[in-house]
Amino acid sequence: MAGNGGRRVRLDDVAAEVGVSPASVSLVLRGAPGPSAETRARVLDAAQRLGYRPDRAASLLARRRSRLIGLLIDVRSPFHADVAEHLQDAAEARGYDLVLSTITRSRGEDRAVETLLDSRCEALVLIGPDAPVARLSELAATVPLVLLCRRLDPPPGADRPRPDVVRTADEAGTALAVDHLHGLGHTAIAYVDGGPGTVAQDRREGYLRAMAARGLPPRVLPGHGTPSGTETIGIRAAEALLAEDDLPTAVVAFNDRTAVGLLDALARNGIDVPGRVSVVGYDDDPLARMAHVGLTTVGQDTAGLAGRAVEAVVARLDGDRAEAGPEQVLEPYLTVRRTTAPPRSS
Amino acid sequence: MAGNGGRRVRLDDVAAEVGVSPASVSLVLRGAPGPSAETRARVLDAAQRLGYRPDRAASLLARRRSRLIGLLIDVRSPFHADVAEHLQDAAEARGYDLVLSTITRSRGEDRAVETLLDSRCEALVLIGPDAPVARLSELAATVPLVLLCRRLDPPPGADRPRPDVVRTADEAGTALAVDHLHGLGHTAIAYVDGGPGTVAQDRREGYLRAMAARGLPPRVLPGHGTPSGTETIGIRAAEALLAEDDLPTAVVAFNDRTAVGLLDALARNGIDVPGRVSVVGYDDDPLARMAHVGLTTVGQDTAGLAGRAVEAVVARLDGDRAEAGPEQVLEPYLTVRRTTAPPRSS
DNA sequence: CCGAGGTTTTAAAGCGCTTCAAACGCGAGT
DNA sequence: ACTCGCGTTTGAAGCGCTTTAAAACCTCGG
Repeated sequence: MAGNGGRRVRLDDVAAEVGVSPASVSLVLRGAPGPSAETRARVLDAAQRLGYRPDRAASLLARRRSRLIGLLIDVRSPFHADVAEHLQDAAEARGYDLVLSTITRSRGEDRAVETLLDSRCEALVLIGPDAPVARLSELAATVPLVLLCRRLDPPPGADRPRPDVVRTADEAGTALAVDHLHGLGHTAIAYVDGGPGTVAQDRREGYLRAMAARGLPPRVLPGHGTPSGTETIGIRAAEALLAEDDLPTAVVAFNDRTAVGLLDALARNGIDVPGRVSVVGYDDDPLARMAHVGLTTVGQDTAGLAGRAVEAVVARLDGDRAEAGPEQVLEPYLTVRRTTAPPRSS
Repeated sequence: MAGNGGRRVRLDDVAAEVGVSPASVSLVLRGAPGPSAETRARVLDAAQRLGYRPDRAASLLARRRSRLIGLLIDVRSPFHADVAEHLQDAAEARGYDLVLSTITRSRGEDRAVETLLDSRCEALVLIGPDAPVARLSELAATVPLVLLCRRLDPPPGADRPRPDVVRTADEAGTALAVDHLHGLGHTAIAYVDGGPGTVAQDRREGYLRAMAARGLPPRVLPGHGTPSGTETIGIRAAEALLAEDDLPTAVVAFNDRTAVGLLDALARNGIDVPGRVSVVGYDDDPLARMAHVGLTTVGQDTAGLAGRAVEAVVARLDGDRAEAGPEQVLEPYLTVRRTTAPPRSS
C-alpha cells in the first residue's frame, strides 16, 4: 500500500490526518472505551489508509504493564513447539502476549532467560528446564515462574520462593503402557530407561510400580552413556536384548526417539514388530505419527498443559495470589497405533 | 543477587549509586568512547552490584537505529533452526541482533512478517517463504529483504523492487548425487520428486540434466498428492517401484524425509540398502545423521548461507547499496554415509 | 597567569506510545 | 440563567534509555 519513500507512519500522523489528538487515536486503536463511534470509524479508516502499524517498542515502554509472558523452549523439540503454539493461543485469550527465547548450542538456559527478563516479561514459563532447583527457586523470587513438565525435586525449603508446577503424571503414563500390554496378554515387558532427570525417573518409577502391582518381573535396560532419550539408547537396548538371546514380548521405551531407535535395530535384525515384539513409546512425537512408524505411544495433553500454565500465570499476575498454587498434574493418554499386538500365540 | 522487594533497577539508579550522570553510565555500559578508565570501573562495579539489566524496549526506542534483523522461520524445521543459529552468530559479529518470528498453524507468513516489522527490524530475512513473487517484491519496497533458499521466479519486472537472494545451487546438488552414484557404477538411477515449489523444480531439473549429460535414461517418480517432501512420498515411491517389479539400482530423493520413507518401505519389503538399492537424500537433516539411518545425502552450507545473508543485509544497511546485489549461489556438498555402494556385481 | 587544545562529563531533547487528570461541550435539572 | 453530571476529547507528563551539543575540567606552552 504505502509506497511512500519516507519515514514510517506514526501515531501522530494518523492523528493529524483525522484531526484529533494522538490520545484519541491511541484509545481507538486499542479498543479502549471513550471515543465515540464516529471518531472510531474515522480513525480506523485513516490508520488503514496510511498503513499505520504501531511501534511495539514504544508501546511496550509506555504501557504500565507489559502483559508479556516469556517462554523458554528448545527450538529443536517438536514437543516444545507444540506446547508453544497452545500457549500462544491460551495467552492471547487472556490478553497476554508471548515472547519466546530458545536455547541453542551457543546459548544456554541462563542467557535465554536473561533475554526474556530484559524484554519486560511479567512472568516466565520454562519447559522442562535443566537448571538446578536452587537456581529455579532464586528465579522465582524475581518473577512469577511456571515450570512445565518438570517436577521440583527435591522441593526447596518451605520458606524459599517456589514456582508453580504444571506437568503430566509421567508415572501414570508408563503405567498406562504396561496396562495396555498386559491387557493384550503380555507378561514379559521390558523397559528402556532414559537416563537421569526427573522425567526419566518418574517414567521408570511408573513402570516399576505397574509391573509390581501385577506381579510381573520388571526388566530395566539402562539408558545412560548417551545423550538422554535418543535413538542410540534404543539401538543399544535392542542389541543388548538380542545378545542375551532372551527377547521379551514387549518393550516400553522412555521416549519416542528411543523407541524409534529400538524399532529400527529390531527391523535390521529381522525381528517383526508387533508380531514378535510389541513396542510402546512416549511423547506422541510427530516421529511416532509418521505413517511408516505408527508407534503406539503415550501422549501428553499439550493444550491442557498450556492452558494450566497460563492460568497459573494469570492467577499470580491478575489475581492476588503471591504464592505458588498447588502442583497441577494432568493425566497422559495412550494412542494405540501399529506397534502393539497380542503376543504370538506360542 | 538482588533480593530487593521493589522495582527493577534502572540506569538512573546506577548513576545515583556511582554519583555520575545517567549519560556516563549509558556510555560505559555500551562501551562507547569517552568515559575515563576510572569511571568505567566504578560504573561497571555498581551495575554489577545492583544487578542492573538494561531495558531492551527503552533502549530500542531511544536508539536511532535498531540494528535488528528480522528472521522468518518455521520452527518445525531443523534446517531452519540450523540456519537461524548461524545467522545469530553472523549478525552478532556485525553488530546486529536477530528477532525471530515463527510461522505456525494459526499464524501464516504474513502475520509473522508483520510482527517483525512492528519490532523495528531494519531488514528481513525469509527462509524459503511461500509467498508469491508479487508479494515479496512489494515487501522489498518497504524494507531491505533477503530471500534465503528460494529463487525469485519468475523475476518481477525490472522496475519493481527486488530482494536479495542467497541460495544453494540445488540443481548442482542432485547432479552431485547422480555423479556419485554413476561413479560407483550405477546406471539405473531413479528420482523421487518433491512436488511443486521452486526448490523441488531445481532439484528435479538438476537430476534430469545430469542424467542426460551422461546419456542415462531418467526416471522420475511423481511426488504429488501428499504434503511436499514428506515420508509418505517416499513410501509411495517405493511401493510404485516394487509394484512395477523393475527396481533401479539407485534412487535419489528430493529430500531426507522422503528418503527415510523410502528407506523404511524398502526395509519392510526386505530390500537391502545399499546391497540391492542405493539411496541418496537431500538436506543433511539430523534425521539423516541418525546413527541407524546413515543416509548419504546432499548438504547445504548453512553457515555460508547465513554469512552471505547477513552480508547482503549489511551492504544495504551500512553500505550505500539501495539495489539488490547479484544472486548469491552457494555450492552444495555430498556427505557419503552408509546408504550408497556399488551396484551388486552381476 | 592566560588561553589553546584536548579529554571527561553532563544537561536536555527526544524515541513513539500510553495514561490520567483536567477541559470541554451539552442537555437535564432546579 | 446557572449548576450538575455525563460522555468525549485532549494536554502534558512520563516509560527508561540514547545522543548530541555544550559545559567543565585538565594540562601545557607562552
